Order: sequence, then structure tokens, then C-alpha cells
Amino acid sequence: MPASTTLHDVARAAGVSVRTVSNVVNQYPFVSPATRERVLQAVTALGYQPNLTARGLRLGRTGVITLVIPDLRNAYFAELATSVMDAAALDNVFVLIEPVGFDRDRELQVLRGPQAKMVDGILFSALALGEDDAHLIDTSIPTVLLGEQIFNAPVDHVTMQNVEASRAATEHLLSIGRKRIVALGARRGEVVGSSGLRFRGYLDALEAAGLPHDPELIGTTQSWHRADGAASIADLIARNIAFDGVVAFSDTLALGAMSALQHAGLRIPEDVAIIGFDDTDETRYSHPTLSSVDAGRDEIASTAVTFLLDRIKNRDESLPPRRHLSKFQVIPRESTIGNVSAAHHSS
Amino acid sequence: MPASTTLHDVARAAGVSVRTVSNVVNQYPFVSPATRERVLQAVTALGYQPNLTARGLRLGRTGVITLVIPDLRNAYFAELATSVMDAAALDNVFVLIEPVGFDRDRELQVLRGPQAKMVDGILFSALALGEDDAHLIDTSIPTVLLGEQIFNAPVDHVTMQNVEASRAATEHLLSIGRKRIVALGARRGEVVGSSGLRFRGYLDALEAAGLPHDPELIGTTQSWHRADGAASIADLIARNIAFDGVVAFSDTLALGAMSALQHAGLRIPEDVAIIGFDDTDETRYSHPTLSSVDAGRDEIASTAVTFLLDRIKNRDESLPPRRHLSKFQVIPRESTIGNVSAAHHSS
DNA sequence: TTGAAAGCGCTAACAT
DNA sequence: ATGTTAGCGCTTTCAA
Repeated sequence: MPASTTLHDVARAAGVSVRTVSNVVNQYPFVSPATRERVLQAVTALGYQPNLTARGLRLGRTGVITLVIPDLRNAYFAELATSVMDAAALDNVFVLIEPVGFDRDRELQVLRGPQAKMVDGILFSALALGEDDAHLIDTSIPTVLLGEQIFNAPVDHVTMQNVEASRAATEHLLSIGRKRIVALGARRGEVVGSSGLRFRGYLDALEAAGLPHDPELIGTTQSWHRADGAASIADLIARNIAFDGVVAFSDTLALGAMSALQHAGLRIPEDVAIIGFDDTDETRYSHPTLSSVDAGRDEIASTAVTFLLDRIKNRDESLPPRRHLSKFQVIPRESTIGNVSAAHHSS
Repeated sequence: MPASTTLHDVARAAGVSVRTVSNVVNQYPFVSPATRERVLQAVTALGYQPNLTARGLRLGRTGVITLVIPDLRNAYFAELATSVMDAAALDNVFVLIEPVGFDRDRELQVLRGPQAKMVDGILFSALALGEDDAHLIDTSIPTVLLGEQIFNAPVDHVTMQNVEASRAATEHLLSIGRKRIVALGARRGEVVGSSGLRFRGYLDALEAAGLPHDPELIGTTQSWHRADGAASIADLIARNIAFDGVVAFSDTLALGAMSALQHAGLRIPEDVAIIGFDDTDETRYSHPTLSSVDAGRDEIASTAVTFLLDRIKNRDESLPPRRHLSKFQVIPRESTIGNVSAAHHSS
């Protein structure tokens, strides 16, 4: 296995100094065309690849950022991660994904462990750290928070409008005449997390419509897997609680709920209309297709990356913490408005 | 923003040399307890974190490996990535995920681009590179191939038993009396890829059972999204082609197929039994739950990581290329054997 | 058992 | 426009 070629090897082959090779490699403008040509030839001849570790040590920047998320197997986070990588790739930045589960210790470890020293910055989209943990954020490394947790930390935040988006989803169901709407995915006592905020939006919509809120219509779940959505809805059905709409706080929950509804012989949307949250890919392939709220995933990813790279480039300047609220949009599909094209065909 | 503390800072604070601090940090055994104690105190007092970039430059190893996959939004690859990260974490190795789509150029770029110089090795699980591309593999960087492509490259391979697993899936359908079984996810002309191999296994099972193969029962698809599975099955139904079983070459295809079957009013498994491939999480939450073949994802991940770290640790020695075939297992669920517990309840 | 110092490959002053 | 060289923070050989 040949030791990889270095700047010096190229310099020797081209008969110039390392300085010149470095200049050429880094697009330094003031290099004579002849020299540049000679260097480039040596580069290709030797198959030179810059050692990013050495460059990283020298520059104090490695071109790698960490994305901390709970779980990659969750469709939303897989899509978020993809959006983040796409955005980062535009600036030749790599993304080290760190799934930490829902484990507070692992979240902290990532924020403070030695790997933090290897990356230029951290995008933090974990869940377990809460409002009171703001002080745990290490402000010496550029950090951008995604989501609502820890909202007092003195760092940039890029968040979705959970309350407003959830309210819009609920209003969508109200607009098609649903009166008894289940809030699926609530977590007991949670106020500031995604679940709590989305529940708030649900309540806001009901209140604005002058509808009472029946506590029986809260579908409490432990986590947001399909199984949780299915179990919660199955439970409501078993308890003979009547409802004609479901606002699920994630698409996965909604898909699980659909499964339970169909299991019980209920028609979607005729008997129960349902809308999810996140507008993940799978909403397009369920049967019926699932209405959802796009809370602005791509916008969140690109804004967060922009914020972070911005901080990294201007490490010395101390810009005040910024906050970005991304736009959201209700995406109606068959699970609320029925199969429009099928209706056409049958006429 | 304080410049991060270095070995020298700790050394000065503890009144020892950097050599000693390094020894302590790296668990070098021959350090006097008193010295160790003093150093450790300084380390915590100053909050010292080793600079992994510098260590990487010095050691020629960064503790980062790349995982090249087509797409993280594909449930199988998200689960594979998670399994790989879990396995790598056991050795304190980080994983840089590189989704390259199905783009041949991007796959090559990852194998030869400068980022290759930042990582210790590459786990390559992409799709577009084929049998004839073996020579493109850069053997100077430790590489392990996952999957069937490029099987002549002189590097380690960790593969699933596509043919055998697919045959077992088909035999599962045969064992419950299905005679006209659709192979869903075939790609025209493909022989060596996952699709081609799984199709081979399907044919093998039919042949061994003495059943004829009807070419009309090939569900050709462009890609393996849910929509492809749904469209292909919908097409078969529209063309009035009779079938009572489906072997889908991925769970996602299968879930799409289930959607199309249900749309058409067919019962699963009474009218059509269906089995998927990969045993992804979602198989447990569909309605009905989806039978599948676990082709050994975790075993593949851990073996591949072991192989790769092995190569990295022994870079000089030239072990011959190894090959590992992981075990597989048919997981019967409701989509083939029906709802067993429901049958109990109804009695 | 510990110190001094070289050097991993690179960039960027400081030269000319 | 280009050559020389210091030094990023670390590990480790050589010395003591």
C-alpha cells in the first residue's frame, strides 16, 4: 500500500515549492498559467488528494458538522438528515449524524464529548434536553438548535411553527365539517416539546371555532411509532368514544391510526378524516393517501446550515442569537378530502 | 470564545511535560499514581478535550469511516446505517454517511474524492456500480463491499444471500398453497444486482416445486418505492392477470402492493398472500402486518464493521479478501398466515 | 518513569 | 509570482 502522495511530492515532481502547489490547489489567483499547468499535471500524474485532516488541523476547521437527532429510523429525521446533508454539500461540508435515541446522557455526551472537538459545529435536533438545560450548551462551539427545546440558550434557533401548523391542521378538519376531533400523540404533562405545542395549536383551533374540548378525545401515546398511533385509536374505539376526525402529531402516528381505523371497519375519510404532521414521503403512498402539514423541513435544514456555517466563518464576531420560524403548509390528500379523481371517474 | 485548551496547557498546569499528559490521557500504564492524579486534576480543571484532528494527523487514523448508501430515506438503508453506527460506536468510530442516490458518478466520486483522505475506510453499499467496475475500487484505502455488485474486486465482501433468501420467501408462499406467485420488483435485464438475484431465487423455488413460470407474473418496476409496488400490482389487476401470491423484493414494494390490492378490494392473505424483503420496522405496523425475510441486516453491519476495522488496524499486512454470507430468516406475519390471534379471539 | 523534540501534511505569514 | 519556514496539537522515538 503506497503512502499517499503529499504536497511535497507534487512540488518535487513539478519543480516548484509547496507554497505554489498549495496555491494552485486552493485556487489562489496569482499563479502564472505555465506554472499552474505544470503543477496540475503533476497533481494528476501522482493522483494527489489533499489530506483533509492536516488541512483541518492547520485551519482550525475540518469541514464537518454534526447533526444530532434522536433516531434515523424515524422517517422525519431521515428526511431531515437528507435535507441537511444536501444543504451542507453545497458548501462542501460533510455531516456526521449522531443518533442519540431519547437518552439525555447521550445528548449531553455529544455536546461535550471529544468528538465535538473534531467538528466545526453542531446542529442539535434532539428531544430529551429541556428548557432548563440551556446552561449545558457549550457556547464555545458553534451550535444551532432545531426544534423548541432549550429555548433560552444563547444560540441560534431554527424552529417550525408547531402551534400554528397544528392549528392549521385542525382547522382543515374543521373546515370539512368535523366536530369531534382526536388529538393523537399528546404526552401527559408536556408543554414545551413538539407534542405539547401541537396540542396547544389543536386547542387554539377548537377554541377559535367555539367548539368545546372533550378530554376524552386526547390520544395519549408514549412514543410516535405507528404502533402507538394504532393502539391509541384502537383504544378509543374499544371505549366507544365517538369521533370523526384525527389530528395526528406525526405522519407515522397517523399511518398507524389509519391502520387501526381500517381494522375497525371505519372508512377514511367518510367516517373519520385524518391528517398527519411532517409531510414525509410515505404520506403519498398510503391508502388512502395521507393529508399532512409540511412544517418546512427543507427550509429548516437549509436555514440551520446557513446559520451554522455563518457562525463558523465568523467565529470571532459575536452576533446576537438569531431565530428563524419556518413557513408551514397544509397538504390535503385523500385522508381528508377523499379521492377526488376517483369521484370524477365514477361519474 | 476561549481557544480550546491543549496538552501543553494541561502540562503546564500540572507541572509535567506533554509526554506525561499524553501518557495519562491515553492510558499508558507506566505512570506513577501521584503524577497521574495531578494530571487528571489539571485535565478536569481545564476541561481538556483531546483534539481529534491533531491526533488523526499524527496517527494517520481519524476514527471516522464512510458509509456509502443510495438513500437514507429508504427504510432499509436507514436501518442499515443505524446498525452500522451502533457497531462502529463499540470501537469509538464515527460514521460519515454519504448518500449518493443511484448516480454512478457520485458513487465514483466518493470512492476517489478527497474526502476519502479524511476517513480511515469505506463501507460501500451503493447500487449503480456494477460487475465491470471492480478496477475502479481504490485498494489503497480499506474498503468493504456490502451487497452483490462488483464481486470481483479484491476487497472484503459482506453480502446477504439474496438468491437463497428469495427462494425461501417464495417457498413460504408455496407452502401455504399459493400457485400463481408474482415476482414484484424485477428489473429488465438485471442479473447480478439485488433484483436479479432475488428473481433468480424466485425462479429456483418454482422450479424445485415443479411449477411452471408464467412470464406474465413478473411485476417489473423502475425503482422500489411504495408507488412502484402499487402501480405494478394495479397494472396486473387491470390486465386481469390472476395471481394468489406476491414475493416483493423489498418491504416498501410490498407495502405499496398491499395498498393496491386493498384498493382493488382483494383480501390479504385470503385472496393474495404477500411477503416482503428486508424485515424493516414498518412490516410490524402495516395492516395486515407484513411477512418478510430478514436477510441479516445486523449481522451484515457488524461483520462489515469488524472487517473494516480489522483492515484499518492491520494496514500493512495483506490479508486475502474475505467474504461473508449472512444468515437469513423468513418472518411469517399476517400477510401470509393471517391473523392467528384474531382467529383465537373469534372462537 | 518522564523530558525534549521531531514530524504527521497542510496553510500562510514573511520573505524576495 | 513564488520560495522558505513556522506551527496547528498530537504521539512517540530517543535520552536520561
